[in-house]
Amino acid sequence: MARRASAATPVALLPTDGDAVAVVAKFFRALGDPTRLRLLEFLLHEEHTVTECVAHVGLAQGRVSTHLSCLADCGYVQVRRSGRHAFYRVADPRVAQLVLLAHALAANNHTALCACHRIPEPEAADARVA
Amino acid sequence: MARRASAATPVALLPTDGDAVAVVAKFFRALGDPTRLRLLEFLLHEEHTVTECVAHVGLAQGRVSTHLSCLADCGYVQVRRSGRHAFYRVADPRVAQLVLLAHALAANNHTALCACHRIPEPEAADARVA
DNA sequence: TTGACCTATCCGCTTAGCCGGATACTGTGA
DNA sequence: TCACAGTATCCGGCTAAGCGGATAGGTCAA
Repeated sequence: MARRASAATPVALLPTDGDAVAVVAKFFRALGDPTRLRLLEFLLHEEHTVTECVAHVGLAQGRVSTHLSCLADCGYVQVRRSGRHAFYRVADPRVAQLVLLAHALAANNHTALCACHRIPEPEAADARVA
Repeated sequence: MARRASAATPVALLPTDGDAVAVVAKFFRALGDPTRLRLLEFLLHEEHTVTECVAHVGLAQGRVSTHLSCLADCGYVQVRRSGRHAFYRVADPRVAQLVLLAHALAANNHTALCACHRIPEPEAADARVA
């Protein structure tokens, strides 16, 4: 390890290199779910209640609540509680930057079929017998 | 599935917002696996063969090869073939930018426990009976 | 030509993690 | 106080996706 030492990363506050990879992977995974990503983008511009988020993504309320809690745990969004309402919004402007960057990269490779049908390769003929 | 029909779009800017979310989520998911992220960071600085990557991550050769193919499909890395060797490396400088940004955000929330133990809540004491 | 090496793909197996529905908890208004 | 709205958590079920091992295909050296 320790090859990162000379990388001149301005950011390097990472405790242990190996650990950081695991943590960052979890961060990416949090955005790897379409529902959570949709919620995050919904909360980029302004704060919304859980109910509003439920209406936006069209899933069960409990599920949406859990997704929002997950995003909050990861530090992507912030919660503000007022009465029986919970208002979620994106806390850090770098989140928007991250999402925009990913959009740009994804747009470039949109034709390239993108992700991981290589990994499981389930379809191709889909003889789903059910 | 069948929304692949939009593949004829100029690709530059997000075709449909809903579709873009799914694509971007897949992109994030590709980086959401610790093994792939470790490989990607390994390939940020210089190109490496599959065998070198296998040594780096310590997993089965076939698995590593598949992960690399996945990263290549997603456009994160580029392949250069020479003889019986395949050299992988990061193609787009924005990839490094994306990873650095995520590291910075993850470092900030590193203490916040991060990802999704809210979602499945598996561990806590690891009473894996095997 | 033959054998060793490198890489890619296929095959079950196993786990992570998303989903809906039910339910508990809390705060507000009547 | 009661009824209800808003939110969070729990539960069983199901699919996605990672893993190792086996194997196939192609390339170089002797």
